[in-house]
Amino acid sequence: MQRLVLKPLIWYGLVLALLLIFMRLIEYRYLVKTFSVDIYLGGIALLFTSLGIWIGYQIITRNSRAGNSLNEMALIAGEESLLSDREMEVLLLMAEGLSNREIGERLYISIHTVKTHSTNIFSKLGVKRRTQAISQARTMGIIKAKQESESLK
Amino acid sequence: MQRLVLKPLIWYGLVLALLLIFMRLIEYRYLVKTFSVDIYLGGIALLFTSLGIWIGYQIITRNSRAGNSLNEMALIAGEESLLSDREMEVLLLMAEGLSNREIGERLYISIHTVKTHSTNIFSKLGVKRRTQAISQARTMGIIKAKQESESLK
DNA sequence: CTGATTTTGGTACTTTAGTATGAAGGGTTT
DNA sequence: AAACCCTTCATACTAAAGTACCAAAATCAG
Repeated sequence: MQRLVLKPLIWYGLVLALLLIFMRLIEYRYLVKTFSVDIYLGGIALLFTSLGIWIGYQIITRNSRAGNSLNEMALIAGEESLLSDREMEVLLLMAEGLSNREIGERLYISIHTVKTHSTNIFSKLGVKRRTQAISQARTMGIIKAKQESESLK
Repeated sequence: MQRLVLKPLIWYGLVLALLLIFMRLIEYRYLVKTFSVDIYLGGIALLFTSLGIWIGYQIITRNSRAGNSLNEMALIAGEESLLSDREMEVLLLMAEGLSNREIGERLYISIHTVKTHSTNIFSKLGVKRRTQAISQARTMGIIKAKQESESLK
């Protein structure tokens, strides 16, 4: 978890504080007098579950533009992700055997962009061809099994 | 184990018979009187170990030209091998990320031959690109882990 | 020996991949 | 605001991959 982000943390704190205030308002003005304790607890559970999901989503896709939604495992594990999000997508589609044109059609980007990503991938992996990139990514554990690629179909 | 081979079996029998005769000769004319029993047993062990190695090698590379030395698992498992020996070698080197030229240099064949093998591989696997061939071979279990490819290095 | 398959090699051609270089907008960090 | 990275797109070029078609020698089962 390098590159600590301050902004999101502030946002998380603010949202948490607002939620707590909201809970207090509900508690004292309406809920305890109107509904049962079960519903009150259920609401708390739901809200905080949603908050947790949202926080988790934010953590994972924190660097949505500058980071990696697909590298969540690496991020959670505390590793610095070598490839960016888009590069990971391109690499996985590469490993499925798609051509640059097909990758572009799949990701709604031009073939030129795919080539740019390819060149960057090769540079980062220290290889010169896409087949080498696939092999290298497998040995490095970037591409593990079939699940990752299946999830994109 | 389709395609029963008669010739090799006859050869195995002949070699076995010759070896037994040879053992008898050694046993009765020289060894027992001249050397200790240990050396005699050691010779037997060595010879039959060599025979076993040779037989194993022959079984594995039985279809060396018309078959698959690298498809031994599939053959032993009773499956009909889809790809030929050479095609398997080319496919594995492909999966390692080698170019056609590099594959040719590794196998001491011309790049034209590599291309011919490639086209045949793609045709047999029902794909159009080498990256697709690698992916397809993985899903089909033709390429399993890293051991197979490592053994070629 | 014959037929089938493998392996090897080639030419000519089209398609795809990859490189070099530039550019522009957006988001993050400091 | 400046520096940095990501993402997108583009052109022009070279290299590699792939296709179609052919051909010949070697191996092997029957």
